[in-house]
Amino acid sequence: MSADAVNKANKSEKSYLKSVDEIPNLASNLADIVQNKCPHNPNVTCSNCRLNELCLPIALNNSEISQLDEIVERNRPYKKGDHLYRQKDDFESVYAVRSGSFKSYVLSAGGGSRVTGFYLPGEIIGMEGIASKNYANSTQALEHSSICEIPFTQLEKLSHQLPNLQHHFFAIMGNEIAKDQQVHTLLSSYTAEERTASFLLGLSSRYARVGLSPTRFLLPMTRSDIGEYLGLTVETVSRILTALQRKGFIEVNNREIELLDPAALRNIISDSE
Amino acid sequence: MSADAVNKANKSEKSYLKSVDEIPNLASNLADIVQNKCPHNPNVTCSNCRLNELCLPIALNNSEISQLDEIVERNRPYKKGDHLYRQKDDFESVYAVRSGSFKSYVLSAGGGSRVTGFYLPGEIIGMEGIASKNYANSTQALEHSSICEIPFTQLEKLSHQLPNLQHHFFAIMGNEIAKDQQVHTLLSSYTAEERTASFLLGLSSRYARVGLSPTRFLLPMTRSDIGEYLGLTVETVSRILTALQRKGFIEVNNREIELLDPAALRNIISDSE
DNA sequence: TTAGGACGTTAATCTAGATCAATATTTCTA
DNA sequence: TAGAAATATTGATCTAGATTAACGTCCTAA
Repeated sequence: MSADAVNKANKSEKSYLKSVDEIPNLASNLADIVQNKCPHNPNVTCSNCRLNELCLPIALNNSEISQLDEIVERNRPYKKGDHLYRQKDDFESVYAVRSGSFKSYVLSAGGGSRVTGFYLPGEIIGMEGIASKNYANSTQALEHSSICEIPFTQLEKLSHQLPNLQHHFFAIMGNEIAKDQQVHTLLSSYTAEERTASFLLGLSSRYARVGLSPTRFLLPMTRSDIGEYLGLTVETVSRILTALQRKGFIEVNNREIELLDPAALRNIISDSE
Repeated sequence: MSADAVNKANKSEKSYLKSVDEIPNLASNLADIVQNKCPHNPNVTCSNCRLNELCLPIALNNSEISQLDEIVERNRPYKKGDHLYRQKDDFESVYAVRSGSFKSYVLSAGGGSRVTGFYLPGEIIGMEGIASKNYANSTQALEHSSICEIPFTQLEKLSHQLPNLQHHFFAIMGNEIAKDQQVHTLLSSYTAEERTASFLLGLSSRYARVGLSPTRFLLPMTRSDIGEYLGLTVETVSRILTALQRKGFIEVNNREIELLDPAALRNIISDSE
């Protein structure tokens, strides 16, 4: 991927998930702020948020969205490394990613950490705390990011009033369960190459979902994060990415990824099944 | 474990989860049926079910339980190998295990299968289908078992009327998500011995939850099922069980398991962390 | 602008667990 | 109640990916 190509991508209409630092003249770009083009703008509402088609408001009508809006808290942006919450903190809220990205992880006594999930815009964080009333992992921003916080007791009350919201939140949780079971299969039977291919394709479709390119994107996480998520070492992740590049399936340049042959990546997985 | 000991266990008050075949004079044992001692009795209601403290009715008052009772369908018992549903079937219901046990699995094109979960009495099956409207796996009985079927649209309607039920079902789903994340960590970083120890301890506490012995139980699944769940081969599972026995931590006799030293098993896991 | 640390790559070697193979044992079924 | 099929154990060997080690590169803060 040429530097030019990347720059072009950065400047395109669809670059709203890039770090705020990459957006020129942030503070003075009032037109963009008004038009909700600034991803960290705290004045966005669910009604005018460009993620509302795939986040919590999905399937709600306008008046219902307004009611949801009233319970959503839009905190200041999180800097890279800032924690949304830490393991064992009291569970208060679930969070919707507005821009940027987050990772959840658990620490082991030996000092090691294991990543349990990555979260992109429109995705919901924190549901693992609902039952136990404590968060079961720590979650931090991988880059400059912003969040909508949804206090859970209020979400429950509102769900009780709005059957659509109740229905949709059941669906969001059911979807999380289904995805976790897929990951179970991945970890229990896929090879390192299959895991990596599946991971890249998964990111690809999640980026596509928010309107970004499914074939060219920046990895917000380190090789080590990927390894801790996939049950592999950094070295193996690095080697596999190099191997996939050598085969012509992808092009990697540090955090820049281009999927040159997504079908070939899909074959890596389906050939094994 | 001697044959005597096992027989004694079978005859104890707490043996109600054993296969129906082990209960003498089933059909004529009317007193037991009236007193809800027969685990497959289709006339049980949520109100008088001995699992109601840990199944869906938890936190509901009597009148609420009666309303739940009305939507629950108690089908005929399932024989070993019978399917509750198959992958891609239309999602209609979630299921609560009343007695016996089930496994969920997915098939790969190459003919292999991977187990995604085991379900014991009081546990809820099928939530992975809520979002996609299709079941994402196939689920079958591991032994003679019985089920309460809860049609999901009716559960949603009732949850809308009963905030307690809505709250509790959110909690059930949140708990499933939290457990799945623990399994993620297990599969991505535990050794074969750690996985096996963790699996045995998990079963132990789940048996304890329904009032059975936490130290002596029958495995309802094959070694192969365990391997497919833990991401190990049958041979490795067998070898690890033998090794744990040799260390004096457990006693294994085919499907009979006795945890002789649960603390030692816990150490296997925490030593690694 | 540069020094230091975080991050990433590559190569050599080692090992946990897979694979292959043979033999019990248990459980169905006729 | 025998014979077949499914399940479980054990051993020998192999290999994917871990570990160890060394070096390269990017980023940031002084």
